[in-house]
Amino acid sequence: MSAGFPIGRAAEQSGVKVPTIRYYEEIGLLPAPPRTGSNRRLYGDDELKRLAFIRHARELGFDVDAIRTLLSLQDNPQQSCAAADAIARDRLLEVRARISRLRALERELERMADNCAHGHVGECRVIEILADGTHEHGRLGD
Amino acid sequence: MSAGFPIGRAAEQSGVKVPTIRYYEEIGLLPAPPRTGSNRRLYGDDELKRLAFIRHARELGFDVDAIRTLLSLQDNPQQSCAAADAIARDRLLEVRARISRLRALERELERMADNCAHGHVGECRVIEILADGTHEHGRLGD
DNA sequence: TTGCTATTCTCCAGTGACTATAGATTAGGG
DNA sequence: CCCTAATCTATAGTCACTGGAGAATAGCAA
Repeated sequence: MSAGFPIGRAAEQSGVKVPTIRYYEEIGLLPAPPRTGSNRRLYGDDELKRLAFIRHARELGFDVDAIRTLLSLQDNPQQSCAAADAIARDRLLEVRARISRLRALERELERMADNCAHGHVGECRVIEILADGTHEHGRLGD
Repeated sequence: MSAGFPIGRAAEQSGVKVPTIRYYEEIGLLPAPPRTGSNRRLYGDDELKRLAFIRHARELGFDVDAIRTLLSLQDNPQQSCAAADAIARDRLLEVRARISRLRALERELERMADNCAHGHVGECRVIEILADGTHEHGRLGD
């Protein structure tokens, strides 16, 4: 039954820095929390999870707009199936594309570390790995 | 035996916009190409691959510094095994962390699309999926 | 050759997502 | 009560682009 905690603790718990939390509130990613009598923000566990989610999603390279749509799935569970489905499917395609790129890069980095273990660096082919010509110029994320 | 192509064609081939190519040159991610008599940049296939690589890596959320170290593997194949190995291993850890996060998100999005197919949205748990408390506060990428 | 549009050039200002600083106020411990 | 740490608002700076202004050049058609 805690009455909530201040922004500093929210920051250290969520891994999102204090000014960034205020920034997220400003741009509407995080709802404005209640304040104390002396005007200080009071956070609870829900905003903590939301913050950590935003942090991870940003680290994965999603831009704020993508995160907004992801959070809208969470926030409006009553919205039309069609809308939620469209959002989920789009993000799913994007996520899968990212995974396959990362796995290709993973294999190449493994190969290099492996070669190193045997005493020689060999040519690095990271460029060839990711520089394949598959142009889907429709943006995939940011 | 083409004498190279101008920046516009390099842009459309690589998927990197013209001003962004000039920017990459400015910050030293892309070597300054030769110029024509009238001072226009002339690119070849190698720069093209490098550009596409940079584009993909940025889309995957690597920052310019990370890309710089990745490219350094490519650029100095003669460098010490220890150095190359360290870079490759670090990036590998990072890449794997990203992959596992993305796979968790993939599963949740699949579940949602799946639920939708059966007529109900259900609660969205994207937040719980990524908002786990595993704090490795050492930055992983950017 | 002349005319015309497209492309390139450099430089500089603007955007998105933070990140840091300044100055004032408040909280909480000794 | 005092003092340091945390918080507040507001503003400015950073990173990685992105777009615009204005001038020069390319390339093609008449």
